[in-house]
Amino acid sequence: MADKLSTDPYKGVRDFYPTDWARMQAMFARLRQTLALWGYEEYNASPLERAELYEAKTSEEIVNEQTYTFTDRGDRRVTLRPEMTPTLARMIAAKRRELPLPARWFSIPNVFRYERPQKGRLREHYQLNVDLVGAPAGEADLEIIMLAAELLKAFGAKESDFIIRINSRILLDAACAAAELKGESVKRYLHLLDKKAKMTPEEFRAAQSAITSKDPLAIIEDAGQAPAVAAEKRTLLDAIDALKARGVGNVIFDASITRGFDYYTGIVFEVYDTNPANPRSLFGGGRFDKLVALFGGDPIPAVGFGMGDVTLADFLKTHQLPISADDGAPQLYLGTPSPGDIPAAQAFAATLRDKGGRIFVNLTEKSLGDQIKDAVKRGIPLFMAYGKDEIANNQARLKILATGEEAGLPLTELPARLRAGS
RNA sequence: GCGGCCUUAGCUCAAUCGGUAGAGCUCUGGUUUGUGGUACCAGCGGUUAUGGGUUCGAGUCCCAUAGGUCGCCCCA
Repeated sequence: MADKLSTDPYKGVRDFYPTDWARMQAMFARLRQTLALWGYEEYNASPLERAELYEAKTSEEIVNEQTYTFTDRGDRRVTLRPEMTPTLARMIAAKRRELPLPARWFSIPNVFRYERPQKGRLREHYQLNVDLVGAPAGEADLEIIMLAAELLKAFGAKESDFIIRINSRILLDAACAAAELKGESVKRYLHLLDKKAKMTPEEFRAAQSAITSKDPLAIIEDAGQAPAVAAEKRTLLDAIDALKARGVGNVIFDASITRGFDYYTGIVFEVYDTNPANPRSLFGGGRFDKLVALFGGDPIPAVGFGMGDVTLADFLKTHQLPISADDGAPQLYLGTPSPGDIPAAQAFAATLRDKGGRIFVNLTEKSLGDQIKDAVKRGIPLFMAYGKDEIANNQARLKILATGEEAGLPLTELPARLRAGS
């Protein structure tokens, strides 16, 4: 006899029992609801992708060390998607001639990364991806950032609960150029900026001087001397003013926001939790105008963001924002006084289901008392016994378990009562 | 990939210096066989994560492995 099989899920991934999944779906439902109001359509794709999709344009670390990549039986190299954006770019590129652009698309895919699990990061998580494809920088950027803020507000978050930090890759590039940084040095400098928040000012200055004798951040700060930098900075500050004018007040310019992926080409932003106990990045995104062109043809500009389910759930919990939605759980527990009543109860349940009632029918030989206990444990709000007496008299007792209150009513009235939610 | 801490019943946790593995909750049954929740009673439930080592004796000390968790690296 072999060892017993483990009931643990695979390292770094989660099981979703019905109550867990109901909570996830409730959270997703709120996102979908808001996105639908903004005219965004949901798409999806397989988690399996050709490995080469990620070898061109993400960051090397992710491709080489943090993906699940294997060779299939047909010698194809396959990767479990570590992010959705390349898939989106591929899908857009494939139908570029027929899709009506701009396209407002979103998806809530599970994505995979092979790395050590830790706080807020697992090997599989669900990530809302929202993208506006086919519109250039400007209004599209503003819409995406407004929508990002709106999604959090839809859960009841206030502007004081989070802050949106905005930067621009063009601005950074201009500043690096003004500081006479080129090629690899630019990459190294952007990487350093990304870590700035975790360093002391002294550490940062020391690391910066190892890359450049000039100070790109100072050039951005005092943009007068570099016209290209000044123009980009003006554009970004105008965007921030526009967002404020449209009701997004918690947005600031932050020259140290870079985002990890190489494919960003314009505005980049990151949303931070303002809770002092948990001041971390919640999610972010930016503009990627050259990604779709990797599949051939003219570039199609795009902007979007990704939001992980774990960090979102943490945010909601931190700020005590409830997730509530109809989880589709049964409304009525149909009890059977004796096992012989089950066939008739099933038939009766079928008539209630036709009217939209969510009915749970007892299948056990337990006493009615135990069936009521069972209903309470399952969280089903209503209980009704259905047996010979009820059928003979066309009369049932509908019990509200929370209060113990009972109401007698003819069986034929039940569908109406269920619809009324009482 | 590197480091800290952790792993005892289904769950949350006890177990003194290394000396007989326990409790609460859950679950099952009963008091209570056509109507629950409270209360009381009883029961089920363990190779102390796994594999080695030290010891007369290991849940306890040591090593390794796995998993969890937190940080680093990196980042969605």
